[in-house]
Amino acid sequence: MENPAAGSPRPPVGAMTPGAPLYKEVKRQLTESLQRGEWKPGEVIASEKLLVTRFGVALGTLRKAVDELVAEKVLIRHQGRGTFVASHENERQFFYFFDIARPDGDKDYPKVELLSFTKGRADAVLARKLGIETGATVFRFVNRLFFHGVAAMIDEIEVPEALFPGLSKKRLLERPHTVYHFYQQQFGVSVIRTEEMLSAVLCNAAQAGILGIAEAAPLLCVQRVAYSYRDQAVEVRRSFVDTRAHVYLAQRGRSASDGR
Amino acid sequence: MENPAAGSPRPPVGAMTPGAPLYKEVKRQLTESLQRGEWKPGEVIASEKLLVTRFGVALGTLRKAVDELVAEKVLIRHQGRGTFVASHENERQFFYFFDIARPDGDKDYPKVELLSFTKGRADAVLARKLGIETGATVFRFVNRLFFHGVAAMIDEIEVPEALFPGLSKKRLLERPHTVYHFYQQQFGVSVIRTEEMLSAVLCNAAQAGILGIAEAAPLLCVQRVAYSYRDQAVEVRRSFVDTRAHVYLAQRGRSASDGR
DNA sequence: AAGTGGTCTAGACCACTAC
DNA sequence: TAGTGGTCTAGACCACTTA
Repeated sequence: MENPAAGSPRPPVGAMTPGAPLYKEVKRQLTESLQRGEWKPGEVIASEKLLVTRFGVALGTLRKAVDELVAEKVLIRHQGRGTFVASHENERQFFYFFDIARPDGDKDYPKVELLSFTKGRADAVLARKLGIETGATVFRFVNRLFFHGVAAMIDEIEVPEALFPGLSKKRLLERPHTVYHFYQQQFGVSVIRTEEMLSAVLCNAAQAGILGIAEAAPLLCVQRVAYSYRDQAVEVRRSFVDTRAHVYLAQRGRSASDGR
Repeated sequence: MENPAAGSPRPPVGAMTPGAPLYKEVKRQLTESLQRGEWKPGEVIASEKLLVTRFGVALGTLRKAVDELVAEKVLIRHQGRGTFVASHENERQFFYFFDIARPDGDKDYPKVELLSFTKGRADAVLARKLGIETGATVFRFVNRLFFHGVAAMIDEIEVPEALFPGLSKKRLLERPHTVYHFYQQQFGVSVIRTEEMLSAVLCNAAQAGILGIAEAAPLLCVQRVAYSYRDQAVEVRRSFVDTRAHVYLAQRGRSASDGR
């Protein structure tokens, strides 16, 4: 029975997951092409007409596959121009994964300062989050973020060496844009999704020194795991935010088709 | 030029927004029917075939309108059974707007205790958030939430009297399920979307007493505005969470079509 | 068996962009 | 003018639910 289709019999699309809808298979293959780097971030992918002949499916089926990738912000459609691979280069993409803003909703672009860069081994907890083996090599670096000249946030970031071979303090310092843009351009690692756990903590002595605030002040702690294609964990990050002047923004129940 | 359509000329669908796609107009009318209560929460709406004749559009067009409402979790499709109006009665809907969970991701159902219920007037800030006039009557009530017998959260809730006429402490106490289910069943107010601002604060004396914790302990403060159809603000809520045993969960970049 | 949503097809015209 | 995505149509078969 293979794959349930309708109308005239159609040629196979490639390796199939039996029982899965055709558009899911098309989506899988598109994702694979993105992961392989067939189309690079910021580039146009093949036109819908071309993809229709390549996959041997109807336009509606192809569009349903692309629709989902657009909803996930992996692809971006531009009428008259084409469909593009999402890039962390432009600011809008950046702010999609940056949830700190002023209470009125305006987002400030932070100034970032690298405080430390070390190489170490993953303990059991970190290894589980990153899907690597305990003891595997990881890089760890810490950033201090300023809003309008005021230190207000600390990012403690851990990434596996396997995904970022040759990462160094020098390269990190020389990056022209954001960290996620750096991952994408230098290592082909595209962050497309995050999961976060938030809590309130008290500022410790080290953090008080870095942020220039009193010890035992309240800080918002954001523990993030960032994922790339196919649910691959690529980064673990712990952020501490002084929420006196900025807050964390969250929404629930808005669809991607609405104006975000 | 009215509305750009293709194929054969089609009959009008009703009051149109010139320039808007046909499926958006269909979606608007469906939303209006939901708001009017043509179909009640938990009920089946008319079948797609019926709606196609009612609106005089093709199946694909209707489905695109319904698709968006499904993505917004306003409607829920069940193959072979029909399309249903989302209800706050079942637990899954409840947890969609309840973002507190154990660090391992498991969500506990909290026990809720009403601490106070008062009637007052909206100040300028509250009025702006609720889209009402300053001085308009509002109800204010405070809940204490327990997880496994431990007080861990305070909810301070404010709603306009105009939307909840006759709300009383007695009715609130007698509600069988959640607050949002109560809004929906008793007042026809369906919460479908929230916007939240999170910060870290220090526990004050009153909160310390309510939660049975030390003063100056860190608390997660969640300031929420809840919206119903057509972006109507219906509730303002401020929650204070002791995040020693529970955390706030957030995600970014998952589409509704994926397994959530 | 009848009715529902789920998928797929084939082809049309429209709006926007780039050349 | 050619090429792109955006919308709409009309109709088919499939899978699931209910009776």
